[in-house]
Amino acid sequence: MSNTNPDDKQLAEMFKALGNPHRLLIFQRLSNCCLPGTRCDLEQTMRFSVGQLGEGMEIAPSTLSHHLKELHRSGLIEMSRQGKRVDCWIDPAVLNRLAGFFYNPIENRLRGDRDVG
Amino acid sequence: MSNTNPDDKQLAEMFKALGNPHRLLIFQRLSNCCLPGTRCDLEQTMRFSVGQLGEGMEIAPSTLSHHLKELHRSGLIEMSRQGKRVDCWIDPAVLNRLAGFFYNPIENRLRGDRDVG
DNA sequence: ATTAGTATTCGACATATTTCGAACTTTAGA
DNA sequence: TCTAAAGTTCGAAATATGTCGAATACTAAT
Repeated sequence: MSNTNPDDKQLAEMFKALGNPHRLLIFQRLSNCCLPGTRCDLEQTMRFSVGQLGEGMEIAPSTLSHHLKELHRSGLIEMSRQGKRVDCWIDPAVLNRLAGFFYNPIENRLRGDRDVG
Repeated sequence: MSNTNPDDKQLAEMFKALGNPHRLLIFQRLSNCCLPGTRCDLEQTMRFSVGQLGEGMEIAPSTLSHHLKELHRSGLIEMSRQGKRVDCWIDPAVLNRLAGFFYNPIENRLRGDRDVG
């Protein structure tokens, strides 16, 4: 498109990445701490290895790898080899950026009144 | 997938809808008020007709219609015929829900310290 | 009733996405 | 060095998506 700046382009890429149920689940695993069964450490972002992220999802390793690549390419997650494994995590700035997209400060006075489940 | 609840399913649908640059632009037009050239009314959500939303985007009417249908099916926008036109708008609750998804209250103490562009 | 404006539906086509298995790479340990 | 563990890359197949034009539907005005 002509009227799409690079910023919006990346945003669309991120949303596209989150638009797949498998990838959304992966993203949630990385962003939600303090859930049953997980340890929550406020001093550190949540890190999971590729293998851990795929647990319970019945997809082939190659498919999992593909999805993580998409998440990374869109800018949603970071990855780095740690010995035999590859660790994944979310840069908190990404969460802020995305939350900010939906949080319209102008409309907020109105929206504050209505509760949302 | 087995471990995807209906809530997450709809969330994924919404993100998928926003993952297309044309649809993202439409969504932004509906969610951003107080931009140059627009009137901002805090007492009312922004409404645009289908035709207005398509202005400047070089896509066929049928394509525009298709995109709006996707946005509506995913739950992102509301639509209602108003005479000859069809008006579109965003339920503010939707914005809250989506912002809330990225806004992890537990991690917020941390994230609050780092500024994000 | 006809017409013009606004938007949707349908069918078709090109492209993109999801997924897998097989083969490969990288690392740690025996 | 050989092996096992953990991921990735590649190629192929099935499915989904984005796009258009032509035909259709709905509304307001003549």
